[in-house]
Amino acid sequence: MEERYQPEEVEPKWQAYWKEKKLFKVSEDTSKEKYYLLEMFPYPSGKIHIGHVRNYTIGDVVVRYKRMKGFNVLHPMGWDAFGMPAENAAIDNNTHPAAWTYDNISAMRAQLKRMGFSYDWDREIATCRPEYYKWEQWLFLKMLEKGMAYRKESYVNWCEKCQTVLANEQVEQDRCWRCSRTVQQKKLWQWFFKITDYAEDLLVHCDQLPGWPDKVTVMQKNWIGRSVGSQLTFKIHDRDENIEVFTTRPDTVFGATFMCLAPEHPLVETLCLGTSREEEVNAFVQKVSSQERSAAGIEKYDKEGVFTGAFCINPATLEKIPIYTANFVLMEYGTGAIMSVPAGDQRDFDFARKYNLDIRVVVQPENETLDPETMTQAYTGPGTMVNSGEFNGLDNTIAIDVMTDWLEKQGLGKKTISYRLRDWGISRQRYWGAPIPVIHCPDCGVVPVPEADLPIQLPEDANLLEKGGSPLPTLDFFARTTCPACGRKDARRDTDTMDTFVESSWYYLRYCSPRYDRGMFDPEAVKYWAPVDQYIGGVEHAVLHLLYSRYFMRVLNTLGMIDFKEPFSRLLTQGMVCKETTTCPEHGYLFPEETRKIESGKLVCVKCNNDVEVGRVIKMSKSKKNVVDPNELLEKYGADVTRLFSLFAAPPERDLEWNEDGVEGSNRFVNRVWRLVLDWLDKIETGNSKSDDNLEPYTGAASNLKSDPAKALYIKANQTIQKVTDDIDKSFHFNTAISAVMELVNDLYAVDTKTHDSELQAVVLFCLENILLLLAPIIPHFCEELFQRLGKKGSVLECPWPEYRTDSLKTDEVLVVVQVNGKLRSKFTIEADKNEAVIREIALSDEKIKKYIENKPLKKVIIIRKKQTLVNIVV
RNA sequence: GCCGAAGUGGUGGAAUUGGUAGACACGCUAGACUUAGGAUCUAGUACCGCGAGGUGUGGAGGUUCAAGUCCUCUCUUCGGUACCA
Repeated sequence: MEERYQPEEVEPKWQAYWKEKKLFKVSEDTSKEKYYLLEMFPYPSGKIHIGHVRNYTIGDVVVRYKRMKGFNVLHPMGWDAFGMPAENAAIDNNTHPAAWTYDNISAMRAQLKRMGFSYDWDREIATCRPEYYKWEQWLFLKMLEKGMAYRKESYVNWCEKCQTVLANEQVEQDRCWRCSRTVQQKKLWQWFFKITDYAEDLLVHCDQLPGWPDKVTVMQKNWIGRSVGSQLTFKIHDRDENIEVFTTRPDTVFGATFMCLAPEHPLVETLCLGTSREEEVNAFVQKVSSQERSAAGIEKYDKEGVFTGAFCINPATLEKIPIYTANFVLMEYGTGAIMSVPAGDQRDFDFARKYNLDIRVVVQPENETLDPETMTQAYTGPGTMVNSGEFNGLDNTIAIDVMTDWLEKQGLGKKTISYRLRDWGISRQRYWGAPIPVIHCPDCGVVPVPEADLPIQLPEDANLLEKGGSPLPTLDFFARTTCPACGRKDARRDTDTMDTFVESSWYYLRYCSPRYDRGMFDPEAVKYWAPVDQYIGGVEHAVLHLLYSRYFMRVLNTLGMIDFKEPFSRLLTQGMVCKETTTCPEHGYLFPEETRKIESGKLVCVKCNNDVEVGRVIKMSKSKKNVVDPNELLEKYGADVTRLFSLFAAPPERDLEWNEDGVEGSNRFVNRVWRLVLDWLDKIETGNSKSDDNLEPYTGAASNLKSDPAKALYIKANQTIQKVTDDIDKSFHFNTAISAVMELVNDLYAVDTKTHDSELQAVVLFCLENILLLLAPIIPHFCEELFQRLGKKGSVLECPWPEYRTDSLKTDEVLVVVQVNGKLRSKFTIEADKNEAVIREIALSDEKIKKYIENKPLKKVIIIRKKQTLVNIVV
């Protein structure tokens, strides 16, 4: 008998067995309840890291558990294979993005297989394959036809390093989400998806996603950013034109003493055209356009503006007020124009003070009197209307509606809802992506590629440009084409590719019928499997992938292709796996171990001896150079111990600072179970496989591990089954599930293996079998092996999940905890059926308790008999 | 600034509805078995105190027979977001 668990022999053996028996291959089966579990598919960056291991282990445990519970479980895996790192790597290593990507996929697939994850590999997809993106192009054309996709020229986020446009969701704190470079605004013609059409629907349904963490729905709600207000019309003085403003405070309209336009506002140029102000205004607009509109930039630049020379009419006071253009007004939000109420808005107040503009108080707070001359800041709170004509005296919160109605009657206002969410810009000036299937014809304009011509294949014989830009516009054989509408020979293809988030917005539907060639997916397969019952991934996609996916399902729903709107019924956002990283100003992110050198008490970079920033604990990421490769763990301990350890470290939603100190403990536990089972296997008179039947007499029996180990163990086993089932099913708290099994194992170690008590042997066997069943989802190879050695036929994964007996969860003896004035003073055990009077009597006559209550009047005795039995004596 | 989450031993973390704080591990200490062990087993391990006992869940109050858990205020850390009118 081997002393230790040998993963290098056992794990490949069972992986081969699962493969041979096709245990993870699934198909639609209406006789069974379906369960679709999905982890966010990886980008094939080269190697899996510990974060992937944690993510996929969580999913795999649930999948294996659900299978044992009798569900027909879909658990696919694939590759989010388009994207920039492939291009960068190709330039660096003088290879092709496709070659690099497919090599990485092979390497990562092998690693995932080695982890023993239960994927149906027959459903594997890679988004860079034409069979996949053909349908994405098809959908693009459908959306174009329905007006859901459109092209416009606008200011967009441009990353100079990545040489491409980015969606708003892909800009983090004004930096590129990939390379962290500060983005610029650039005016370009771009394709957009009209996600704003669904702003309200996406928002409303945030509250109807009970299976999602609040954190994520709150982030989505904030991102969508609905604000209710009014759109008011200000007539321009001496012109037959109007300016529309959006405000959430129509009650303050009497206080609007000037107007501010965004520098990009079309009226800015025309208002001052040919006037003496023209030069100054243009200079200002020029200046602002070169300012960074970043958080840092905003700190740097004061609020400033220039007078356009024009005036407009305040619709409430009918006064002429000056029109300014100011750097703090955003063209993209609302209408790009604001009515400035300095008394009620801090920015307007600062601006008014700076340029000596009128301040008029229109909302007076209850306990003070604001004076425009002396006030030092704007007042934004509630109050009573003043200086507002017929509305004086009204509560301002009431005035909001009243005044909106009043303006509306004059045709000068209407209630509006503004959203922060903007349309999704999907054009990317990159090579490694799905080509946008349209043709630009000098005569016909934008012409969609005919469906029969799909897919528009990305040409593989392309050399990437040194500076990182896309080679597609330079490839004549690709870019030059014939207009499908008029036949003109010098039409050009659109040489932009789609944002890679487009691929990931619908891949989970493709898994339902991955080889289907008559559409994006087989409607029948999707009807059976979708939506995803449980989705697992990082919270970093809260307003990226998770929002885009919800949008895409609404598009498909509108197109009549699916009958649901929400892609993921339940969502688990697993915590990030973090690791310290050190930053050297010269050498960038450095892996801590290599860089740590302490010289005269200071941390210095090994390469340059410069002081380095003390390590920050941040998410593992290849670009931050703080990833831990799981291969070392796999080599030393095998897949099962690695799986066990990653689950035992913390509950899944919690962030985790990676630390391998505990892995020995997991290894120890696995080997403890190994020895336990094999030791007993030698001793127990086998043939006793119907152990369950022999255990009937134990139900509800009194028990104590020392006096009656058989009964005590039987109850403990039932409690363990209940605990593990609840932990996996209800909360995904695998760490406590594992600790429950550890407790049972510890109890079993207290039983003398030399016993000849056949009842006890039967209970031990019952415990051992159940331990293997309970651990099977977590450490599957290990459990298969021991299950087989116990003489069982077939796979442990095909066994039903153990059930516990509700009548065998409680012992007949209970522990009574005695408190005096709320402080624990004594404990004793008693038969569970004793009544309260008896318990009270024993508690009060307890020697230790007597000491505390002597000579003091007894006020109250409280007896609680719930999970615990507790007596609290109040004196 | 606004929104959200989290603060528990030396460490990771336990603790349905308020009811024995620290399960289960890591680490550490001692012992056993070993030629040896980084194998295994046994015992101990929140803090202060020789002890009886006292103190303890970021801090300060409060409700309660009883608070890690509920309420008020506050501090810290992390995440999201931000001239959003």
